[in-house]
Amino acid sequence: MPRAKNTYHHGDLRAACVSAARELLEEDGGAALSLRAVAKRAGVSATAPYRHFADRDALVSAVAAEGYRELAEHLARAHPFPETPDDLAEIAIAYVHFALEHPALFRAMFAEPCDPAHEERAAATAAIRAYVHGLVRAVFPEAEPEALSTAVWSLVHGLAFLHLDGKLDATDPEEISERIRSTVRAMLTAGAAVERG
Amino acid sequence: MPRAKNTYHHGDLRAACVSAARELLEEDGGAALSLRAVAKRAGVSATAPYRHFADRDALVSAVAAEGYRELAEHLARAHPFPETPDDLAEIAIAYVHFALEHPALFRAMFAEPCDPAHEERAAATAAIRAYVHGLVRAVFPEAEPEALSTAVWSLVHGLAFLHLDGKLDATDPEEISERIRSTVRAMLTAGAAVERG
DNA sequence: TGTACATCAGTGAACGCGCGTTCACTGATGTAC
DNA sequence: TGTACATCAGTGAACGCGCGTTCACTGATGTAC
Repeated sequence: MPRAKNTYHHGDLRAACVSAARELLEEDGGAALSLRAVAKRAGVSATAPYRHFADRDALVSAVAAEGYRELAEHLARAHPFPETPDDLAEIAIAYVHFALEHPALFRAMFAEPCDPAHEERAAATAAIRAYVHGLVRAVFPEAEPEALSTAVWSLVHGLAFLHLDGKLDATDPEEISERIRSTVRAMLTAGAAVERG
Repeated sequence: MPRAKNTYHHGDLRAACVSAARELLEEDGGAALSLRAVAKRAGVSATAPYRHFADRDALVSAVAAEGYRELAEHLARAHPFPETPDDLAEIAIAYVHFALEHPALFRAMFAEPCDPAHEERAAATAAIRAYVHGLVRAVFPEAEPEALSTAVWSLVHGLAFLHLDGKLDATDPEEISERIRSTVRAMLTAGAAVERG
């Protein structure tokens, strides 16, 4: 059971560190995570986190893992049973908006060099992969799911980062949504056009 | 005209800084650029670069701009006159391989928060955009080029980053090439399938 | 129930590091006369 | 052609910063008897 807050022993410093890290990432979209800042935010000495994380990387991986779980929930919430390309576009919009609303977290999830052996993190990314797979199967039942999953994830991920990094204008959310819809539409139309010859 | 190397005045320290930065990025794929390291590599005091760059950001932008130019050349070399989706796939392969061969440069080009007002950099990214536009027009003459350019760039960019960040296996270059070909194919086939209903 | 003790999760000082940036400076260069 | 001088591009010391990590430590907790 959780203990009182003012004790010498924190109770659940591990979780407190992760959520302190999340707060810091939300507050400063451009900052890198530092163990010291996290400890400070958690109200604890600079070295206390070492009782719970082997090193900085371990903390970042834990935060990233939580980010993946949140992303998965966010996507599922956008459309519970996607069946059409339009449904897929809505999920793409959710993906990009997640990136733009949590830029520092999103960067930590993807751009931070990380320990691929970190179990929690690996499990969380595997879940994302499986989610995309299922999505593709539902929307394109005839397609080769492996290749098309990669295609869909790449398209959406590319959209996210090009907006995040200022290569596509990310000022107006509604404009972004519309751009994503027309992007998905354009891609599929192009495929159809190729088939016609 | 270029001066001798051992003079007090360097001759072209600006260019030397940019290429020192490039060297550092090539050597350590995971390191962030620092002005001090660049100065050291250029064989000059830590503060000398301030004669040529307002601050760290300005240096990074200059390096990024050079990166964009190199990327553009690299793509053009991959296929001078692309006309078919297969040609496009070859250019996609070139894009991803460029990212994987120059990971730190690629990150500096895209992931570094940057000054959008930096002229040289803005011009270089505009050139990339125009290149993709022309490419799309050549391969899909009937398509709406704006939306399809975004789609193509996003797809390719997503592939690059997912490989770079370890979400797609980037061990074997040949395997990567094949994955990209089948990804492009899968995307277009899916579009055709949707059209058939 | 009370006490001795092992374990655990904190503390705080200290390490050495590289960073961006400022400042007053000086040596080299080029130009006007 | 020779000299005085302004300009320019370097130097090197110094600033204050936050960082990851180590270490010996101590206060709190829980357990065995």
